[in-house]
Amino acid sequence: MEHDEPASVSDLFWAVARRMRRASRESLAPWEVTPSQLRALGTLMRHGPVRPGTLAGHLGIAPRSATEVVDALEERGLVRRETDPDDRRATLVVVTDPGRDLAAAVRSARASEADRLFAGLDEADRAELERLLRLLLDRTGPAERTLMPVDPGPPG
Amino acid sequence: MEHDEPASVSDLFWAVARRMRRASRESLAPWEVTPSQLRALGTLMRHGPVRPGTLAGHLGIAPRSATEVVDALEERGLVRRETDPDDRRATLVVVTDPGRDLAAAVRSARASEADRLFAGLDEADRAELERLLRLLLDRTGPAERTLMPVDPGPPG
DNA sequence: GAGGTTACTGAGGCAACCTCATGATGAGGC
DNA sequence: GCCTCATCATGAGGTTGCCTCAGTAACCTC
Repeated sequence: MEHDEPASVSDLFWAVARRMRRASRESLAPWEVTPSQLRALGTLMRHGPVRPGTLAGHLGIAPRSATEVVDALEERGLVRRETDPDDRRATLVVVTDPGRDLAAAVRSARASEADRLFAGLDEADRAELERLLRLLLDRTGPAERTLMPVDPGPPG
Repeated sequence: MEHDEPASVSDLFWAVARRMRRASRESLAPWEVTPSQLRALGTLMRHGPVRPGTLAGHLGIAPRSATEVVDALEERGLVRRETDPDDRRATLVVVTDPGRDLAAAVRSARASEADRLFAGLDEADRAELERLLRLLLDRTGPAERTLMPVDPGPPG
C-alpha cells in the first residue's frame, strides 16, 4: 500500500490534482513560469488584449487575482499593460512578442508533464475523462463566478 | 460559454478542482475544518493511531506538512498526540471522541458540496470517473512520494 | 560511546487564491 | 458645473496547503 486508497471520488480527485501540480511545476520550471501564469497567457492569446477584469472572468477567478497573474507575467516581460483608449480607468493586457514565443515554445514542446500524465490514457479514456469533467463543470452551473459578461472575443 | 472553454484536459481538470475547492470550503465551514484536515481525519479513522510520518505517506504529502495538519486538528481537539511507547522520538496521532463525532457528522450529513458535485453524475459516470482517476494515479507510479523526499532534481 | 539514521518540528518560503478599502475615472442627475 | 454612484484596477493583508532546510532528540550498530 503506497498512499491511502482514497476513500471518495473527491479524495481521488485531489490526489490526482496534487500529482499534476507537482508534475507541471517541474516541467514548466525551465521557462520560469507557473501553471497559472501559462494558463493566463494562453487565455490572453486566444482572446486578444483584454482588461484584467475580463481576464478574471475567463479564468474564473476574482479580479484582484487576475491583477496578480498579470503582474507576474509583466514582470517576466510576457505581457504589457496599456491604457484602454475607451476608458482611462481600465488597462488592456497585451501579449508581447516574447510572450507569444514562450507560449509557442511550450505548446510545441508539449512538455507539460501534466499532459504526459494524461497522455498515459488511451484515446478513448482521455475523451471519456474530458466528457466527465465537462459534465461536472456544467453541473455546477455557468453562473457561479461569472460576474463578468465575458464577451466571446475574437478567435486568437 | 461562461468561462473560457478550457483548452486542454489539464485546464479542464483545474477548472473542476477550483470549483471543488470553493464548494467544499463552503460546505465544511460549519464544522470549522478545511478539506485537507477532514481528509487527514478520515485517514486517521481508517488507519488507527499512526505517526505523523506515516500519515504523510498515506496522504502523499511531505512529513513536515503532516505535522501541520496534525497541529490544526489538535488545536481543534479532534486528535491528540501521544508518545509512541515503542519509540520515544515518535508520536502517535490519535483521534479523540470529538474527532470521531465530527467525522461521523460530516459523513452522515454527506454535506460536502464536493460530493454533491460528483453526485450529479449518474452511477455509471461516477464509476467511470473513479476508474480513470485511479488509472492516472497508478500511471504516475505508486512510489513517488511514498516514503520520503523524492528529489527529482528540478532544472534550473 | 562514536557515528550514522530516523522522527518530528521550528523557521521560512511560495503559489494561488481570497476580501476589503482606496483612488481614479466614467456616467448620469439636476 | 457639480454631486453622486457605479466601475476599474490595485494596495494591504489573509488563508490554504503545500514545500525545503536545519536542528534536536532518540534510536541503532559497531
